[in-house]
Amino acid sequence: MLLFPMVYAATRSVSNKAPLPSKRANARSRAFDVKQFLDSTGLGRKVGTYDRKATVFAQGDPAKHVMYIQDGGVKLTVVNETGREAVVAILGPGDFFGEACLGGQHICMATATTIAPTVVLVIEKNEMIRVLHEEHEFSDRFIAYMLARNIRVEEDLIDQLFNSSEKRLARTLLLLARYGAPGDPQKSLPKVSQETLAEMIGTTRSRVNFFMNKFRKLGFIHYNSRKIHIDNSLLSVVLHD
Amino acid sequence: MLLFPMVYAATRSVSNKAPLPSKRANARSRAFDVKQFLDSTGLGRKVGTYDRKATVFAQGDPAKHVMYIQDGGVKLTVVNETGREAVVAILGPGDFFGEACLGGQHICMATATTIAPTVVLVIEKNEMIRVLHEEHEFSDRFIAYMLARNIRVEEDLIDQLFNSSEKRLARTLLLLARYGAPGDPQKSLPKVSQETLAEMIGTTRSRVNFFMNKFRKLGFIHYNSRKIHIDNSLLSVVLHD
DNA sequence: TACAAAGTGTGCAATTTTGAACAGATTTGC
DNA sequence: GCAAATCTGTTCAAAATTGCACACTTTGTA
Repeated sequence: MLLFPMVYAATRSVSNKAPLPSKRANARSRAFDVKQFLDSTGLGRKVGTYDRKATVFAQGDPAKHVMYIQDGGVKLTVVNETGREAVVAILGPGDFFGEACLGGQHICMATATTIAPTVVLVIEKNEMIRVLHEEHEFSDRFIAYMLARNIRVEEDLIDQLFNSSEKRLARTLLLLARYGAPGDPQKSLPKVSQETLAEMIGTTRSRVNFFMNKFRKLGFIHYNSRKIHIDNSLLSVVLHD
Repeated sequence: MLLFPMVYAATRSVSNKAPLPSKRANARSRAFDVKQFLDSTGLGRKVGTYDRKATVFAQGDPAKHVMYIQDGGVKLTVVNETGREAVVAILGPGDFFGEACLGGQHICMATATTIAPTVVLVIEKNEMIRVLHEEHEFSDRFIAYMLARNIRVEEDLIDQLFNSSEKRLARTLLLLARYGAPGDPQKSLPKVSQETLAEMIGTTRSRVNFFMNKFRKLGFIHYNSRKIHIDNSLLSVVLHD
């Protein structure tokens, strides 16, 4: 399983569900360079380097740092009492995570696991608060980020409220594939396990397997042990009944 | 139907699902007074007054203003292609809405309907951006708000990913009731129609009716045509299996 | 007061989803 | 290269959920 390699590095980030393309571009394409800013202020002094499948922090850990992804990718998951796992977000370069501690959250509500070799800037909570207060450009940029992030999560919620698991799977595949070679109608994405897809859309692996086979039989997607190929125009039909 | 009157005025806001109590207190209990600030800067010059069930803006409208609820309550809903409706959030005094336009959203993605006579401050998008950039205290406060809001929506999403509709209903009732008289184990809340509850938790009225009756038979809740009474300790058992 | 509109209690068949099992295929790490 | 771990394809019965229908009650209003 080799998830989300540089495909996402190029496009800067990915949510497990519904990022508004306009939003995303908007939040990221400003002249202000976050990485450069963090370096210049010394905020990004501390760098964390992780292998694939490493745990950056775990649900329940004390929450004292905000992370800024420089390279790689991170999956945020939560587990419930029964041990079932759900994927809350999949983040890439340019995304923050752990930012909830800024609002007084003392404990991490999710586990952050890398899905590729990853480099993050580790920003101490109080420093982040101080700089957000002092530096206009940075707080502007952070507000834009939070607005975009909020819209993504709301869209994920709406997706859950409205759609059947078949549609949610189709939507998730399309969103993941969007970040492949643009202009290519035959998008492909690195293999994501059916288990992970199930955790993303909140259903069982049985169900994912069932629909993956259905989509394949209908010719909407193709896959082998290392890639999933998606025919955008065909699969998107599923979303519109 | 007389929804969410001053119960919420006292506690300042409510989400349809999972506000973290700590977060909420944190985001709101700072010395900084948003209303006063908006008044002093002239940002809150424009005031909107609405009856109950009035539409502040509709899905698809151009998005040009950020609203700050001074009094009353607002429900954000979206409809899908088939006309089905979902409640994204229920907001009260101290909450912002329409803030997505700050991130470049040109069109309202939801409909904002009042659920009580409501007064909002109407802030022009560009003024809001300018002041967020210039005024530290205000941007700090807005960031705290966005962080809290984000956590609420994420928790709603997690609730959807994990829980059955029975648990989601129990959770929603408990959250709505939390804002009643504190310390009273017999919380009560103004009648919310089963239809609305169904839209909040993403299920059908049949299902809500089924569980409401079940909870009532078990003595977890009581209700008549104008009030719902909730026995907190009994109903919360549902959440833990 | 009386009618229309909104909300509730029921029932039920059809559909969707879960959850668990098990064998075979593939990948990973020595 | 091999064993262990992970992932896939396939079952299937049980459980949850939908979608609809219809009668009844309450509320708002002319």
